[in-house]
Amino acid sequence: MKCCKMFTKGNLFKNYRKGAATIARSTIGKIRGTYDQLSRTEKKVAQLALDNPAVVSEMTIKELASATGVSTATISRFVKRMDYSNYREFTMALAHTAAEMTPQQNSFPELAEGDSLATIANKTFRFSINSLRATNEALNEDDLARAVIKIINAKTVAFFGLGGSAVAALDGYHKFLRTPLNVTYHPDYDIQLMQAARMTAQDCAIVISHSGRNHETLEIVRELKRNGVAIIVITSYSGSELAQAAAVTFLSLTDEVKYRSEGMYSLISQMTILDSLFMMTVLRSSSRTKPVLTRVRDVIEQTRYDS
Amino acid sequence: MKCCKMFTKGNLFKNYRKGAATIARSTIGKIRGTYDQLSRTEKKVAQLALDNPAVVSEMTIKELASATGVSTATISRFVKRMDYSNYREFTMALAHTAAEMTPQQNSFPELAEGDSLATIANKTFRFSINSLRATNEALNEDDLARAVIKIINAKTVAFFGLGGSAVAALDGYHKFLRTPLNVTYHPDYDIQLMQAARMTAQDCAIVISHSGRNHETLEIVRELKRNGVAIIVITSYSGSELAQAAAVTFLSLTDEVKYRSEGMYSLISQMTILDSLFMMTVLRSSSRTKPVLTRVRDVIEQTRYDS
DNA sequence: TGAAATGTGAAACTTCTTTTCATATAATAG
DNA sequence: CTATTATATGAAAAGAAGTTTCACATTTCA
Repeated sequence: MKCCKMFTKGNLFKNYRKGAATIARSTIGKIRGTYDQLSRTEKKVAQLALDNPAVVSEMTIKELASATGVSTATISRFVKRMDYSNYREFTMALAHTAAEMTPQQNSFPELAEGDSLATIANKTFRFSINSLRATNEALNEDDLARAVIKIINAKTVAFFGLGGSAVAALDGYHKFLRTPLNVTYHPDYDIQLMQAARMTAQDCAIVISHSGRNHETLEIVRELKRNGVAIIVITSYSGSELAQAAAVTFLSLTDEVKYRSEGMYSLISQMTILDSLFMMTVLRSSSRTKPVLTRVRDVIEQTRYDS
Repeated sequence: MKCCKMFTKGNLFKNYRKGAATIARSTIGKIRGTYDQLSRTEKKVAQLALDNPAVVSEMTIKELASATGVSTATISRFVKRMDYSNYREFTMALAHTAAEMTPQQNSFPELAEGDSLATIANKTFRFSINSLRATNEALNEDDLARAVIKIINAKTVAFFGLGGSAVAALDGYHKFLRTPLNVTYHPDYDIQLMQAARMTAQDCAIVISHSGRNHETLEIVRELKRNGVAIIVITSYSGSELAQAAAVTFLSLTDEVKYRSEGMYSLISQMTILDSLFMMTVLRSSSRTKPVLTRVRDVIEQTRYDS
């Protein structure tokens, strides 16, 4: 059979495609980002990979299958869903990120009743740091690029966020006020809804919602959708209706969900995503107009947060 | 033949032995060390692996065979001579050392004009994480204890913050709304000032200000002081008048100040300080009233950030 | 130069991975 | 509540990848 030669060629193309799509996104981030869209059995696989990436990276597909109690077929499908072209590529990538993580302390300590105050504070900070790290790993350049383009070209950029996410939305509004862009935000739901109704396909909406299931937020998104507005979503659940409606979705992630509401940690992740978008917007939009490190600096200087 | 099972076992032994014998020797080092003992064809393989470890690590044995012009059999023998139990283990190890050799960006990078979007995002997250770390290190248990006592015993806890710090104040208000405490916050300066005027020595004020030099904020603090209110300050400058006026001061720190305003990074540090205070308040106040892990959990459940 | 040792690739063989297919399960419509 | 459709899953077939055997070529050394 002469399929062997052909096959080599196929592989090369594969790699090429992959290179373009998922730059700088860690395997673990990818898994976390897709976790809630996975089926029950696939979650078992994902869990093991998240818990012991180094070990899993050395397993054959059979070993992983029997370790998780699922079939090899499921695993093969799983890695493809994760956007790897085959199992080997997956373990390879896993080994990579495992190696990078090793030196760090990734453990998520539970807060306990008897903890001293200093311990409580330390754990709180550690949670936050880990959330940021997880969120960072799940970002992918493609999404960032698409988001920045939409933001820069928008006639108006509006922020939407209710409840806990109102804080993030307000922060985003505050940040982007320092750019030349037209930005808007109002904490009141009714006004947010009216604002949504006024927007058009030339505008861009940044919608923040932890759960992605809040009724009011969804109402706003439907209105935006009806008007053809470009929607950028920041949420914690990639499977939510909200995430589905978005042109671009960014995930704020937390390793640990059990003890307390993750919403609190996701808040700072959301804000840091906004911060990234802000920095990218500033650096990109100004570099198109003038040959301008100085100009950029000026803009950033104005950025001075005061109070 | 029933050797398959045995083989798996064989692998385990191999690893064991290998681990003992050749600890911490990089794949590339191994190849170099054996290079001149290799046959002519094997050298071709070795050469390619040395020159492009990263590329070779992603090849299948067939691809490597055709790339070097030798048979797969030879390569299989080659990796065994290198003391790996199979080709897969070899490529894995090669990938590892290739990754290690790649220059790691550990430091505190400046954002630069030419940075890719992914780089900008990574740096932004790194900054944030470093800020949190620095802030955490600067906390001290004494201050935490005094702050928590004041908060728990206060008749009313009011949050004050203007400009960028309004976001943090709002966040704090949001969080503490989930406790049984009496909390208040309003974004408007005049109302904050009036609120300050209404407070007494039985109350506690949490004042957030990045610079600690904002006029309006200082006005509020003077008013609070006049009324004998216990003042907890969260700021970035311990020397400011604001910090001096406080009963307890927490510092939000940033490692890096140069390129852009640190205000943005201090924001998430401030919020995480607030988060710590919140957790401590919840854990402490409830543990005094009931023997209550359950109660705590309930409270925290209510804490669900929604939207 | 010839015998032994070593190196090598083709092909057989084993192991690993992917795909197919039949079945089970959940979701949806009537 | 049932019929229908979509989705998920594992067993097993098919397909690749990797290893070993074996026959032949080359080198080494007497």
